[in-house]
Amino acid sequence: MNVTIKDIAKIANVSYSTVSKALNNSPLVKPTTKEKIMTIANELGYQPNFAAQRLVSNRTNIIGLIWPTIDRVVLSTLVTEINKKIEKTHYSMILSVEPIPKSLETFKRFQVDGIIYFDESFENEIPEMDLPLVIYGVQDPYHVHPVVDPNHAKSMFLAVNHLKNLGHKRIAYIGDLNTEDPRQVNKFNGYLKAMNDLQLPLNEQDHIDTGGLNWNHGYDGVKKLFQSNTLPTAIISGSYDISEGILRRVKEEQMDVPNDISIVSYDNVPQMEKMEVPLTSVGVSLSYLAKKITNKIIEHIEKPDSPSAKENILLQPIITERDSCKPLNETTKPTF
Amino acid sequence: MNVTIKDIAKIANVSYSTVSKALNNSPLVKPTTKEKIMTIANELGYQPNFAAQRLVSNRTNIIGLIWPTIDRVVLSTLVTEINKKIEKTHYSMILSVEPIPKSLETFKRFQVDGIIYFDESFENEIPEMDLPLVIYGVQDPYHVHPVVDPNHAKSMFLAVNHLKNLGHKRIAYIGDLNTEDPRQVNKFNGYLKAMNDLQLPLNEQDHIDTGGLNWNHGYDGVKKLFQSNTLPTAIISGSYDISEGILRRVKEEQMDVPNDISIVSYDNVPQMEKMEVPLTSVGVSLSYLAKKITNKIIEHIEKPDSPSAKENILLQPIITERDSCKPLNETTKPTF
DNA sequence: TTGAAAGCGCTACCAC
DNA sequence: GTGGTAGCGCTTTCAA
Repeated sequence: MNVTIKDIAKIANVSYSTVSKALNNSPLVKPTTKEKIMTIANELGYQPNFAAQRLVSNRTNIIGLIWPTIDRVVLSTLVTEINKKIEKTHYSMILSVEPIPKSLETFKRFQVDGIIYFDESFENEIPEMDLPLVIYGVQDPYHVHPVVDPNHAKSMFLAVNHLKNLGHKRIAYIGDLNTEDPRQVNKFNGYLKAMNDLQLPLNEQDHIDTGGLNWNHGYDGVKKLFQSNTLPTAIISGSYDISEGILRRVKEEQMDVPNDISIVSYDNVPQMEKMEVPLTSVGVSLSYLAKKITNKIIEHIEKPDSPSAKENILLQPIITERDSCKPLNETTKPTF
Repeated sequence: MNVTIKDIAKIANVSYSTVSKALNNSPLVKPTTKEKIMTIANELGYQPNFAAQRLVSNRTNIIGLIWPTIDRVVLSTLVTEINKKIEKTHYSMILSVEPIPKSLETFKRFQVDGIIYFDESFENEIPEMDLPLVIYGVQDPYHVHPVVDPNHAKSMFLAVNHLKNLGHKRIAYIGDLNTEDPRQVNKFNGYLKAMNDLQLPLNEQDHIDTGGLNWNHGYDGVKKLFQSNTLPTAIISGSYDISEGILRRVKEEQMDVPNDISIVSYDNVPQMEKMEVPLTSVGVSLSYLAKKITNKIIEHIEKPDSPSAKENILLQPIITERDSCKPLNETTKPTF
């Protein structure tokens, strides 16, 4: 049988309610008794009964995260990062890999205190609920839950601006231009707007629709791009995986990054460092993103009536410079 | 406030213990009352309080799965599959993305009934515990917990045998020959043994160590393989991701699958169907594997004293034929 | 500063 | 068949 507070009480020769208080670090208990109780609890290897705590407090201290169906490096890294942040609080995190409605049901059953949901499309509008819920995705007037938005447009501005400062003018975009996914739409529109705002030329043939987000889509994207007679001097890539393919294909085309062509990738993840050519990337730092998401859901749980609890958050992306960009000088011309 | 059995009891005009029995489908309740109670419960949207159930029954009906840190399509598909199986029982599944010791701790806190652990290396030997635990990995005398083993050697035999029956003699192996990972070792040794048993010639230069399990490792593996003067007529690939790279590179070498070269891949996953060339693959069917793992852990939980509960299971892999293999006839010679 | 006791929602046992 | 009730382990008043 497991150790309970009653066992501890018996040994410490106090009532079990005192033990409970001591264990919860209540100021109502004399420091000496508190210490005595703590010691005994440790010796006995006491572990509080979670179910009992939940039953009486009506709170679980669990945050549920609905795991996106798609497996992509960036997301799994983000989940790990969020988990780290949550561990630092008094909450725990559990994952559900079921589809949204099922996940919601499971989490209700578990009586989680709050839910984090990675929104990957407009398809699954989540109805208003009694449970605090935070969406990681794109802001949208239809969402009834607060959204943490990575601000794709701003990221793209940073990317374009960085390249412009290096002297680049023809900057291509390779990404999934599929209009179903608001994140992809935002990235591309952000790129277009930045190019426009910064008065850079827009060329139809420099906008490559990969039709997907995997490495092979990036690979094929470069092929398509390189069919032009003249080449851009820089590429902005829509995602980590796409960049993998871009890098691979560019190399096969006997071109060097960054000497022949500069690349900035979306998805500011540490993995960029380990690529064949460490890529300069834009996006919200994963750690910052994880922190914001975590704070948001906890605020939502603990201060549901605070006005800011329901506000959306538009994050501040940053650019992380690595080895994939080079100033454009007149002597460096792309080869064919 | 949530609906409790007391609320239902009041409306149904019975005692709340009767309600409890009815809700648990006890034969001790008259069908008519049972039905009445059920109806009321539904109308009120009654949801049993999980914590209370757990508290009194001392069981959680939760199975914890320690999610491997590495993100690979096959594993995430397997997790999804296991989840499906578990959903069909009265258990639920939660995932932990923390490192082993932390995960174990979390799961103990949750008082899960059992744990599934994906073993990816020999590094983390799990100590004997009070909790039922099942390992998915390679059998090994050091494991103190039952293991579900996909039987890599048998898979490789199926692959080699299939190719032999099609007339192939020179069959290359591209995979991670890293000796740290018992699964990779088993695959390669299985291949060697099968080649030997089936009296096929073994060529050093046909054994490609990719040094990793990602697509690019397969890609580079083919490059290395094709440096030989003469080429094999078939390739066995060590994993799904490796196959992606193999396919890509083979195509770039202007060779056609299966006309110029046949491929059999390890990892019998549905995704093989959707590849550029649907790959014939060997391995345990994911659904079967998921079922076995699920059954094993549940058996372990519910009949801990049954002699079979602690037995390892060596699974039966199968070959799934798709479009990547062709009989070898004398006129078809690999090009250079 | 400590203890007694109520009660969270439920299951299981025993009595009727 | 049904109802009464103890008790799972804990937190939280309230009283001492």
